Amino acid sequence: MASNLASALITKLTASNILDGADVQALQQLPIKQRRLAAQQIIVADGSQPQECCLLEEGFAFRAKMTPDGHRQVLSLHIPGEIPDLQSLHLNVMDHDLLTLTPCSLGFIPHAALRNLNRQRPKVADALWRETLIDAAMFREWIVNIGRRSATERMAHLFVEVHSRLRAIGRTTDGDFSFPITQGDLADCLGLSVVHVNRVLQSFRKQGLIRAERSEYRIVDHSKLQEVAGFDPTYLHAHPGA
Amino acid sequence: MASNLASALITKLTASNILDGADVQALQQLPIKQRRLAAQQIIVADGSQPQECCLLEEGFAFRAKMTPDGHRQVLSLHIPGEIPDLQSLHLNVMDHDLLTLTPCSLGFIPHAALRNLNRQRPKVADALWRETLIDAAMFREWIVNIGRRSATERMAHLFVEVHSRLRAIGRTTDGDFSFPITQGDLADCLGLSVVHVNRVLQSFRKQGLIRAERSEYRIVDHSKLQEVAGFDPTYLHAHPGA
DNA sequence: ATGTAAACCAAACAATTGGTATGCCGAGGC
DNA sequence: GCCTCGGCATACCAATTGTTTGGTTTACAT
Repeated sequence: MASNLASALITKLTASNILDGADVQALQQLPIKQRRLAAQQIIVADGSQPQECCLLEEGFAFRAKMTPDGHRQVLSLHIPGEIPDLQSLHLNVMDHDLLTLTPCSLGFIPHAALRNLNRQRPKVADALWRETLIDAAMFREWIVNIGRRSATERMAHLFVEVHSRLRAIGRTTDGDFSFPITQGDLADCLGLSVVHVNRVLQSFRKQGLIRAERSEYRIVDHSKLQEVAGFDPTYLHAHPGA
Repeated sequence: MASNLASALITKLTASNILDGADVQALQQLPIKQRRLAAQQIIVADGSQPQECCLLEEGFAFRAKMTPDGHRQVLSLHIPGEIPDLQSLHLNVMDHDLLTLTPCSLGFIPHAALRNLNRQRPKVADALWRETLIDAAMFREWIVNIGRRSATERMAHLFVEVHSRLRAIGRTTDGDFSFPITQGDLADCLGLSVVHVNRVLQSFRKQGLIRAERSEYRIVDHSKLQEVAGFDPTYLHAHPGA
């Protein structure tokens, strides 16, 4: 079981980093404890001081932060292969929550093991550092999305981003992918109200851009959606060199 | 001259990281080229592939990103002691611009020197990694600010954050600090229009929260502003341990 | 089968925020 | 000295988005 978990991580890291055999071997020997969680459960809570990092093997997760007056803002969405709280390795206190969006299979890796690995295998350390930097790049785009795009553009951008990331890990079938999220959670992603999310979704459907049954969304007209979004994938830093 | 530059960096890193004498010494020996730039100049351009990192010695800088339709969103503000493009060490292509806000004195450190340093002094590497993680934490708060706070709250939050960060490096005198920024740039920080920024500023002045002459802002009623902002400094991760 | 809760949909209305136009003032160039 | 330009202020109007409310469907438990 731990080997499945490790391989998700290795796939992820080798996709956008250059690692050698010894690096991969070291990754395979990481002690990973598996745990399953239902949807909408807290994985790591704001204010806590985690001693391990969480590897997402299966399912969707997200990070979110509450304002003092009780509003929620989603900060990022996470898909299989990612380590959504890698920052806790060097930032002792969580400044936000990490939650499951759907039922998830998770792997937990002790900080001590990761720190040791980083000392032994500098290239792995660099790869992990790089992952946190890509994380930050995605935050930057998220800022632009909320700050300077209209509700329509915002939503289009979110769909295109998720599709693009899922495709990179082979979880799409042609233009189609499944993305199970509630309209309320979408609103918290986009800094909008639920009603307005609904409005925009209706208009997308009328224009034949997406299909949606219950909380499963599918892109129909991908190129059009991409155009609406003004999507430029540079910020995903999908490719290692150059 | 280079020693002044290095000391700004050392002050910054030792403030929130535990480094020993050899680490500090290694930092002091970094080759740093100084350069001065006028206000509103591009330091590192979107799309470029920098071979050095930029240390801000004096002045204000900011990072910004354009949307395809020409709108600008500011992603972060930077104050002396910070390395605003440290991410370029592992992310080869810039996904945004780095610019001077005011006239700046900058130090440039070759990537090669930093990479070498990271291999020799793992604790320095961790400290630098940590800086990029704090960066990301600030992006997260920026997202919350734009996504879930009203224009008034947003602006209050920005002022309180900048004040708090300037105080940490000893650049405030009691409640007072100077923050030279144009209303247009403020708008790009907050995801608002210039007119609305002006409205909010007027109301802040009427309420005696801030003073502003030309593009120099000063906080008058700090505690009130902090309350309006709903400010919680956790995300700044100002303290090393725990 | 029935009840309940959550998600979704829809309409009317309200509020915040954006756009455009205009005038003023101070800084700097000639 | 004068001109131009950028930044600031203000007014008016428009548009986007939020709020409130209520109704419908779906899922699931009893």
